Amino acid sequence: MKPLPPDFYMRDVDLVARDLIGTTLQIDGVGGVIVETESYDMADPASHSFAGRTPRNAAMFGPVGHAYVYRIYGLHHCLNIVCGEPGSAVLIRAIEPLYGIERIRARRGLAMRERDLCAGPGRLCEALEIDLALDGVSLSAPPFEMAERSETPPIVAGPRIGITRGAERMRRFGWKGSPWLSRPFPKNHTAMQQY
DNA sequence: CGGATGATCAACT
DNA sequence: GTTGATCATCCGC
Repeated sequence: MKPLPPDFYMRDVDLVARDLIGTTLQIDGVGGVIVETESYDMADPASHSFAGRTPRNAAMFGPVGHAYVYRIYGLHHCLNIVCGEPGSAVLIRAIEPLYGIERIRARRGLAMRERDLCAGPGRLCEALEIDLALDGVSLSAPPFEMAERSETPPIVAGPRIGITRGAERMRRFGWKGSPWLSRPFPKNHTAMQQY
């Protein structure tokens, strides 16, 4: 698998979020293909960076291509990848688990349904053992590894999930028809043709 | 099936 | 003191 070029994230955050669908994310050999993302930036009321730089969101204003990891609801973690525009990042919401399934199962539960192992930002972080220790860490070097697509997926866009303030902008992206999504996309989604 | 609920904490006001 | 870019479980259809 070919590693993602360093300038991959140095673009408009919506484009990066779209183009991350189909790429492979691994940590210490555990991971799979990204099938769902969301984009955030400073102009977005739903974004942690909306009110400017703070101790928590500092990574969103740090090096491009590094991780922004935060704790949510006191129980879970969420993984973002920082993009070119300061205060912008892509939330990784779901992957198709392909590598290190045994370790994923050990962390997520032996009886966990296959499709629920990494379907959601919190579940994904538990499966890949991502926590605050990885906040600010580069995605382009161990323990992380990002790889290019092996095929061009059909991509859909829709409104984001779980936000209270943000408008219903189409900033959630997913692999059309994938069984590994955290939730299906609305019926009247916008089909995105590309390439 | 779908909706409601409690868990639990770092950051923010 | 309040608030989540969530999840697993419980309850009623």
